[in-house]
Amino acid sequence: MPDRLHDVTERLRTQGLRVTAPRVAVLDILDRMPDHPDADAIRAAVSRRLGSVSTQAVYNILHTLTDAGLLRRIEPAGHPARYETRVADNHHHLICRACGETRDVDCAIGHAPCLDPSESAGFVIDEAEVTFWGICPACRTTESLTKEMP
Amino acid sequence: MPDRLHDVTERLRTQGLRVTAPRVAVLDILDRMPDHPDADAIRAAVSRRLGSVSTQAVYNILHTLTDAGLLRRIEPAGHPARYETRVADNHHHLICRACGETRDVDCAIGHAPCLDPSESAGFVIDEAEVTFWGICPACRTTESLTKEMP
DNA sequence: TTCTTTTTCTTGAATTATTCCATTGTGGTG
DNA sequence: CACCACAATGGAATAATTCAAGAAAAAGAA
Repeated sequence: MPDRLHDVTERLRTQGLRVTAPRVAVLDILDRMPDHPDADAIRAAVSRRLGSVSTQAVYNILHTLTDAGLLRRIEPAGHPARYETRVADNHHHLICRACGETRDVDCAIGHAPCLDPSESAGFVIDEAEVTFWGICPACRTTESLTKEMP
Repeated sequence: MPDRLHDVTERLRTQGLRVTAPRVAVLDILDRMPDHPDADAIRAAVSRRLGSVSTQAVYNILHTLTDAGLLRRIEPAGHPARYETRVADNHHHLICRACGETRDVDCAIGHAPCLDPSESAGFVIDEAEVTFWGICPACRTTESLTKEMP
């Protein structure tokens, strides 16, 4: 068993969670996918590795691991929920309006939680979520090519 | 016809849009609803005013007006899309995790577009969307009451 | 005003992402 | 190695939104 699977197993145990094949697969796959996949892409990858998984199991796992703090869920406007294992800091995201590509962006204003406004209008604020919207290099090229072709 | 309906009509005309009863109702209702209602709440309010509207018409209108820049759509994680008529500036939002109440927050870092990072990782960024998550005063009270009652 | 064209609204079905529920299966403990 | 709480499966349900085709209404012309 590769080292990284030991590590994944440890992370599950530390949170008091049972170690099951689908859970290990989800965590390990997410560690190794830099592109913030959604539930369906995760299900496909887990399915490839284990032979099969039910969609429901994937949703359960994503929920459980997110609640346990092992995963972070992001829900960009117009896209299904995406997941990542980078949970230690409150970093932000940069998303392409054209293709949906999502990149991590380090905290804009120094230290996490970013923009720390502890109170406003009587609210007790615990997170400042920042999403940068734009066009990625690849889509920018495609766009300009398309424009020039009548 | 009240002044505010003239104004709403003008805004539609300026964007080259036809003036229809459902469109006028949507815009006027949103001008007067401070709480960022979702499509269903808007449909209910329009329906009350006009007797009835189809759900589809409401979705079409919200889409058209958003595309025309007369409305702004926000899509907070875990909630249906919400709409507002404040479109002149890039302000942000403060959302209660418990009840979903949504308040406008003026730009955190001075001038719009907030946090203006014009480029990052080759992306051309056009918007920085900031969402502050927390607990509103009302829900905070409820929570502490609930805790103290075994 | 009335006619015509184009756009919008209505109705009803389809899709997408996600959740609920009941049953079967399995990891961890004694 | 047997038990049992928890996890996975399969199938149906739900919520928000979109698609598609025909009926109605707005804007401009006659």
